[in-house]
Amino acid sequence: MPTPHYGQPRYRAIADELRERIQSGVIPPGALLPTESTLCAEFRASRGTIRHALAALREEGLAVTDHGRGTYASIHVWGSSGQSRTALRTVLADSRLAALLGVTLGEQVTEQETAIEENGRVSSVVRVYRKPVRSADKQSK
Amino acid sequence: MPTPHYGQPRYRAIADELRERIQSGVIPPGALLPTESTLCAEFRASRGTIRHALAALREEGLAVTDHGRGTYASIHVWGSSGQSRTALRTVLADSRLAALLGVTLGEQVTEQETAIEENGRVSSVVRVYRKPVRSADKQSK
DNA sequence: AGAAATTTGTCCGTATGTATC
DNA sequence: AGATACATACGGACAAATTTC
Repeated sequence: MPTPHYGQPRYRAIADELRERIQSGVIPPGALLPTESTLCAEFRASRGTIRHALAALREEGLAVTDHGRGTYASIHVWGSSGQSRTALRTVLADSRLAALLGVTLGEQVTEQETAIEENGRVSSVVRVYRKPVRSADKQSK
Repeated sequence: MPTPHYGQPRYRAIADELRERIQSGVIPPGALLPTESTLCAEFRASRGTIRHALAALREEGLAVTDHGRGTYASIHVWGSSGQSRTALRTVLADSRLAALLGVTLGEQVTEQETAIEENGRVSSVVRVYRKPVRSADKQSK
């Protein structure tokens, strides 16, 4: 059923949600957002509406889209003159990371740490762990 | 010429046709479906529409797609409460397999064996042979 | 081993028709 | 009537995985 728009339009609500994910680090800087069709499924919205939301994020500078590749979260600077420091390093997986990421204990994983600043003070630190890419993963390849 | 959708959408009609071919055995389990562009030509539909149809089949579990390779017809489980066990192993190609698969005699091929159960009894066994794909399979997601 | 061709994945822009505020 | 949104469909382009030469 076509969803009417009470108050706020859908595309704006979706943009708000995605903005929140980017700024909170749920979608870390440099990471790919879900594909358009995935977002269609998640938000149960049509492609036009999704694209409308993504366009809004691009205008804000929060996202960059590469033709044929996808939409990335950009490294965004929060606050007025707020700087965000991000560090990328390799750490050894603890037991929890190992279980969640599906690696063995002590295996190397990449840690991307982002310090989020608001009003000149670091309000939060986000650490994102992933299996190392570009070298040797791909589970079944 | 954007085709309006009076009545049934085209992607669904195409999915119906392909489903019929898989379930009837015209496209046997494990075989590759025609490529997307071939299907475009056959149904005179755009690639997006073809992919829409294929996505529907994937959701039904009737097809599995590999990036850069193609879309396979899955082992179909007949019956409503049919259970199936599948085993994957590597065997040596006999002369018939060699000729059909285009490998040399005695070359390794993967054999996917599925035992289809109905009412607690194995009603049939399906064996699917393919050229090895590099290692084990994957098909998560 | 490397280049080219295939094939799928994703995005772009546009278009038509329908439905609901 | 206009804005919003949905579902569908087209054709084109670039990206990435696989296969072939």
